Amino acid sequence: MDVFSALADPTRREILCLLGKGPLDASRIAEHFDVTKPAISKHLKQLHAGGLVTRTVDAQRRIYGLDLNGLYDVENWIHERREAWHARLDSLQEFLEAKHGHKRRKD
Amino acid sequence: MDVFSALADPTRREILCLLGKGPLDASRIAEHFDVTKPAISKHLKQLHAGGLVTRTVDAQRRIYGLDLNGLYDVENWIHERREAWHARLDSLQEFLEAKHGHKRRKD
DNA sequence: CAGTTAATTAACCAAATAGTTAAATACGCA
DNA sequence: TGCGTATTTAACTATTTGGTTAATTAACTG
Repeated sequence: MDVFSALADPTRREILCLLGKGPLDASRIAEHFDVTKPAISKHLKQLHAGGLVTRTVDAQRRIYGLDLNGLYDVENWIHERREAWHARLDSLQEFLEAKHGHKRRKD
Repeated sequence: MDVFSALADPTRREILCLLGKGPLDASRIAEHFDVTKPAISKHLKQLHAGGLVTRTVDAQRRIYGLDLNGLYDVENWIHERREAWHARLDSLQEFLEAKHGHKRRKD
C-alpha cells in the first residue's frame, strides 16, 4: 500500500489534520467522524501502511500520532517532478542561447 | 475532483514523470503505456481536473504539459500539516518551560 | 475468574474506479 | 465534399474501496 492512495481519502486526510494537534487513541479519533470505529480502524491501518501515522501500544489502547516520514516521501516525489521540469526549461534555454550565439537562422 | 485522488494512481503519476521531460500529445503519452488510448484519455482528464496538467489544442491534437499548480496545492497541504505538528511541539515546550519557571519561583 | 473496555478482524454490500471495445466528434487535406 | 487522423465519449465489466454489523482478540478491574 502506498502513501499516495492513503492520502486520496478525505477522511484519512482529516485524521492527519487532527493528529497534527497531538496524538490520540483510536476511539478518540473515531469520535470526530460520522463513521463507525471499524471504518476508522481500517483508515488508520492504511495511514500506517503509508508511513503517515505512528502507532504506540498502551494497554488496550492504540495511540496514533502524525508520522512525518510519509509526508517527506510525498514532498520528495513532488520535488523530483519540479526538478525535472526546471531541468527541461534550463536545457531549452541553453539550446536557445547556443542557437543565438551561433547564427541567425530561420527554422 | 481533487488533486490527491488524481495522484493516487501509479499510471497517472508515471504520466507526470513523463511530462516532466516536456509536453506531449495524447497519443505520444499512450505509447508509453500498456493500456488503450481511451484509458489514457480518462487519466489525462483526471490529471487536468486536479490541476496537474495543462492542455493546449493544436488542430486535432491535444498537447499536455506538467502543471505546477496542482503540485503546489499538495505541497502546501503537506506544509500545513507539518506546521501544525511543529506548533504543537513548540507549545509543549512552552508549557514545560512555564511549569519550570513557576516551580522555581515557588521553591 | 467474570465482566468491561478498546480495538481489530470477518463477512458482507453498494458505490466508485480502471479497464475494455465500439461509436462519435473534430480537424486538416485532397 | 468525403477521407484519414487524433481524441474523446458511451456502454459495459471486473475489481477495488469504504462502509456496515457481528464476532474476536486482548488487557485491565472487581
